[in-house]
Amino acid sequence: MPELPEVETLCRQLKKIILGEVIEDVKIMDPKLEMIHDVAGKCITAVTRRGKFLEIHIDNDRAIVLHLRMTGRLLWQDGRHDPPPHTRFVILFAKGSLLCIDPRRFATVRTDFKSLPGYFHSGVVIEDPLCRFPADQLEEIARKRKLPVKSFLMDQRVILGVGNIYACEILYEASVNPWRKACSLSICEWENIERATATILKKAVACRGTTVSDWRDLFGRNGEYQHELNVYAHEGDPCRRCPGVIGRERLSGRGTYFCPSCQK
DNA sequence: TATAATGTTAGACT
DNA sequence: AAGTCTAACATTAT
Repeated sequence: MPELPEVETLCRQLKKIILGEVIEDVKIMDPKLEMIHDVAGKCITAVTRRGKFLEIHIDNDRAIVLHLRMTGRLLWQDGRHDPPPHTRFVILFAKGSLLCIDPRRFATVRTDFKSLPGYFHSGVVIEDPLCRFPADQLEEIARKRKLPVKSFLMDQRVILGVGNIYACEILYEASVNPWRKACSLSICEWENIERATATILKKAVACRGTTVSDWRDLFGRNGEYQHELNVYAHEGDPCRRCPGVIGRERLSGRGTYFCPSCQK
């Protein structure tokens, strides 16, 4: 479910609530996730994000690091309530509880996060796409990659945090067809992609993410960026800038929305 | 009942 | 050897 803007939303909301608070206890309901060790009594020293990973720091060199994958959610509850269905673990504080809810059970958590799958990718090109970056860095790496540009953008060793929804939106904004080989784009096209990436991700953060089905923020509220989507979940709608119609096709297993007439 | 879902990876294939 | 593709993970909703 969550891509960079959704995880950033949780990060910002969580920071305001749990920074400086002490963990009273942790309850783990899913035996798959028994990877949180020795955190009771620890104080939260920072909450940060790296790509789609959320990092809850508990010591100078320790953190609870989680990845929500497809359907993971975090929910803050004041006081004590019954956990909703599919609650996988709960972190208890004096003033409330932080719940992780995940129907599909793909989410992963670790305190010894060096063993967390995907966490230490080597050779990440763009660490933080919320900041502007030189497009020629992308062009240089892409020059030797023959895979579709959409797969390239979603590769977590290239730009940290871009997933399926925002990759579709970025390529529409930049008027680039998702099936184009990464090595075939001009520097001008990479500049357009770079600009679209920063604009779209920043706006999506300001909107607290995109709710098309599962996504809810820390307080259970919908995001607002779904009202700004141009192509994702818009199959059959008229294109907003040409006479074309938005189509949906499968690209390496993922639903890919695009305008076949103006994305060249 | 069949299909698709906002992510990632191990292993197969080229 | 390195780059790319596919199935699998587990479950719900349409």
